[in-house]
Amino acid sequence: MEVEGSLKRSNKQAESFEKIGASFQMTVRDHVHRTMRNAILAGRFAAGEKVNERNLAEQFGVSTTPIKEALRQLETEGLVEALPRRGVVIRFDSSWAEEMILARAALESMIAHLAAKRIDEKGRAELLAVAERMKEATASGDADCLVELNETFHEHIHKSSQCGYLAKLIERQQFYDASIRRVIHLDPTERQKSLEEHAAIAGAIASGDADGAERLMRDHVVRSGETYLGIVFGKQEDI
Amino acid sequence: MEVEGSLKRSNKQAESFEKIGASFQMTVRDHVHRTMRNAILAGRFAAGEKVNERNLAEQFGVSTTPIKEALRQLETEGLVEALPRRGVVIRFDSSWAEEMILARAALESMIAHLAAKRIDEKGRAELLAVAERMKEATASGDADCLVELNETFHEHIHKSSQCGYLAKLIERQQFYDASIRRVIHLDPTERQKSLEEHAAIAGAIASGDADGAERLMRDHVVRSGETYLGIVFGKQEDI
DNA sequence: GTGTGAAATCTGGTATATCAGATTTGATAT
DNA sequence: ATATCAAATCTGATATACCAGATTTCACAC
Repeated sequence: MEVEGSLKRSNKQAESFEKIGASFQMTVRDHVHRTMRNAILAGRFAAGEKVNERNLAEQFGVSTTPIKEALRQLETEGLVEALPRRGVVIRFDSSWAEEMILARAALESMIAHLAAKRIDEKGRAELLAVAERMKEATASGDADCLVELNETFHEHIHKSSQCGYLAKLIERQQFYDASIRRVIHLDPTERQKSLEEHAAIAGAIASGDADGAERLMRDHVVRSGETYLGIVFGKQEDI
Repeated sequence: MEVEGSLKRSNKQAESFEKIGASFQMTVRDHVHRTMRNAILAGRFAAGEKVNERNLAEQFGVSTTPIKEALRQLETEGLVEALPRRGVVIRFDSSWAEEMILARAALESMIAHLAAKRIDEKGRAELLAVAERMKEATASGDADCLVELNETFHEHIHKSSQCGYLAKLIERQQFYDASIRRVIHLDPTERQKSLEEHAAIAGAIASGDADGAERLMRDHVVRSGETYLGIVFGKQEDI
């Protein structure tokens, strides 16, 4: 048992530089985890392919210990499956990606619903401000800016929902990275569509329309997800 | 690259006993993971409490290696948080539990929606049969049987949805164990309520009413989840 | 040629050792 | 008494060693 935010500080510059390194410094296992995750999601492993711990350790130039830990994380994320005493195999293909999109849609719509119920004045103003900036970025066609604003937009909704667990869970359902997101934001049609959806979502949340926000968010995630699927896997499917 | 289900078998009794042990045999890390998970969900650790790898290893009478792996799994599940180079702390309290219920509601309703769209004749018949058996078990008041049927019911829906990733994800959002489930099924009022909801869900899915199934499932998970919350944390909250 | 089974090999699971960052302690100066 | 800083200590992160289950190899019997 221990208190979380023990406030006894004798250092002078306590407030200014509060324990920065803590969450930024990288450990080998996190590097391996991140790298492997990206590789799997980028399709650089075949579904069903076996991965060998010693090989990976050699490739990364590290021991098997951090490899094992990274594999446990990937296993819990559902990207690989561990067969006891027989190793781990890759579990990712287009249908898995589809389901990740559906999971994200379900969770983001739930969190949007809660955000609409729980948002306060400050959050409302900020969210609408982000939506406004998106409008400008869309007009000017700044793809990089849009990618960043997109993240900010969803982060604001997560914060407004006051949900920690759900927000964390949603993070794990993302299978396309910034570079892919950038590509899609280069298409004017998609940009416009995305803008309209974001505006509608922001409006619904700001006005406290929980059910509307939920529905709009779900449709937005599914639709944009399908667009990504089409790019990443080169096919278009309806769900 | 390797083929998944290589069919070359020369052994005679191939079909009869297909690799039973594989997924049943327990490794130390899984035992630790399961035990720790149950302990955390049962509230046997305070939120924010630090856990020490060496202590755990000693308590379990094992080395730190499987402990580390189990902690990585718990971390990915969101039940503990790893502070790089500073250890892991417990992340579970009633609000975390609430969010787990909401996550499950979001995911189960999504999967119910898909099940309604994708279920076939065989699945339809089986699902309705399970619902029928629940009716009988409810009448006879067999709590153990109800707990089991409850699981079977949801499993059938998962199977009908043809979703693998979503089904796995849902499993991780369960924070009450069989013993607690049993307690709740002893209450006649809850039993009746639960029966009605299950029947309605089965009906909606069987008749292909995707939106209805989705809504009914969501409400069912949230409502029954709140009942569990009340038991486990001794309070009743609306969401 | 085919099925059998034991030996060799591979590979994941576990234990132990070592390293380094983080925390605590305590002596010292103000 | 309090702030400072370095030594001692703690503990997570990594590396290495070893064991046992799983797979493969291959000689042998039918």
